[in-house]
Amino acid sequence: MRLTTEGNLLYTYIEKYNLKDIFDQEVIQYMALYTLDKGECICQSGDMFQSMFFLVKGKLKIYTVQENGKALLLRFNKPLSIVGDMEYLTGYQARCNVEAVNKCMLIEIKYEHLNKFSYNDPKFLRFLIKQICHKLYTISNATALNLLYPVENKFASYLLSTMVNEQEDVHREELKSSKLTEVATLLGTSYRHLNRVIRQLEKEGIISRNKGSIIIHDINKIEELSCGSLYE
Amino acid sequence: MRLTTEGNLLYTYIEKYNLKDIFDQEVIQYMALYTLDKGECICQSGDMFQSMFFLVKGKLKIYTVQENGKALLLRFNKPLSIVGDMEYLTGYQARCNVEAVNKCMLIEIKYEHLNKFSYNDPKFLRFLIKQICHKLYTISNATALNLLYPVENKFASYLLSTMVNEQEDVHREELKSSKLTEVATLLGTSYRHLNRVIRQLEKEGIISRNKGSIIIHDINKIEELSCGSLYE
DNA sequence: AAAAGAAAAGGACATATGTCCTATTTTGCA
DNA sequence: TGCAAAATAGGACATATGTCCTTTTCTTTT
Repeated sequence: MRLTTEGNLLYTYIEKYNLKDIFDQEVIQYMALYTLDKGECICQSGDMFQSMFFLVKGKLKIYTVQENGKALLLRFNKPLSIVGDMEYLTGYQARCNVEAVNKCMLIEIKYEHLNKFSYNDPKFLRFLIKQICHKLYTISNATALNLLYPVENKFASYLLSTMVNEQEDVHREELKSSKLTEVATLLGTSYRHLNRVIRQLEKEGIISRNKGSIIIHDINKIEELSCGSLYE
Repeated sequence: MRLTTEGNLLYTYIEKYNLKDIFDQEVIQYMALYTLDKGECICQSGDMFQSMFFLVKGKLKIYTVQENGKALLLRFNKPLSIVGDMEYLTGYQARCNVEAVNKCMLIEIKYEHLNKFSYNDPKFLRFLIKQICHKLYTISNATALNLLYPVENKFASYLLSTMVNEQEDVHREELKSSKLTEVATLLGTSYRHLNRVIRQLEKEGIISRNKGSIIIHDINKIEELSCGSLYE
């Protein structure tokens, strides 16, 4: 992760995401812009954060690695999302690995500066609450889905989450991923099994595969299979 | 759910849980104490909350009901925990059913009063963040565990979470439940299968059953099986 | 364009878990 | 105290999912 000072890029992002609505000028002056290359990590499970990061460009993969070596992709983050929000007020260690899926840009704010200028700022605190609630909301949904439905339903739900119009809403696309190996990991299953499930859906004429991309033929059936529970 | 006005019970609870550290007197005067009998519900999925509730006595069961009729117990709440925190600032609908496991007492604060007196109060907002973070932390942990490990490991983890000393920490006991049918639901499995897993552990001499209660003989083995990931 | 590496497809078989039953035991309530 | 309901225990069988392979197809790099 390297400091990026080129031009007014930092201020461009601050404007783009209205960070002035959340932070006073005294905090903004301490912000720094960092670039993270594909595959680089912000943190690993167990790390103690010293800073909060705002993702302003690129995509981050949030996953846990368990003691048995298995990984589980919890979600993808796209701008604007926060890394290190939960850890800020609780002092918890990082629980996940956070890795850049492609080239990312992040605005860093040191906890030390937040403590000085934003610790008592209601608009900042309310912003944090909303962000954390969104994470809680998403993961609660996904947990129930993951536990109670077979992969077929999860995959249908995943399809619905990722096939929506990209412009609509930042959150709508968080779980999107193109490679089926990655999708399998995300759904907590093996590639082998996901493949089996997809073949079955194909056999039933609901979807078809074309050079790695998936085409939905029967969106109603997919909606039915997703049981109204999406990853969103 | 019925209003309870007996004596100074409300003020006793306010003292007991140091609510004066979080709320100013002007909010406290609007608080009301409610009693919830066993089996009664505070809310169902889809409800819109008008109030925030602080559980000060008893145990609440938090579960979701999916469209296929299956239920999933997400957690148990014991004092002091909050219902309606997440919904307050986001305006989300309730996502879970919340039901009294035994007789409960709850302090109600209407959103309308929070809006007037606490909306800009940093100590209240920080308190909310910590509560919500704790929920997020717990459920993230449980999600990974649920998805990546077979029931044997989940059950071991569950045992460790519930067998600890009851006095130590409020959060430590949140997932406790005695009936195996309920445990099965909590773990997202069938009673039949849980039974099978328990018998296996019994056969290996790790635990034994005695009239519905379970005795751990080899705590080290249980800790090993739980893979360091607890429901806490 | 050729070579190397990643991703995809799917066979064979093992394991985890669910569903449906039927007894037996325990518990709560009249 | 006795009955009804709930909880426990477990057999039999079906389904969901995982592991290990091999082959084929697509991508990327040289």
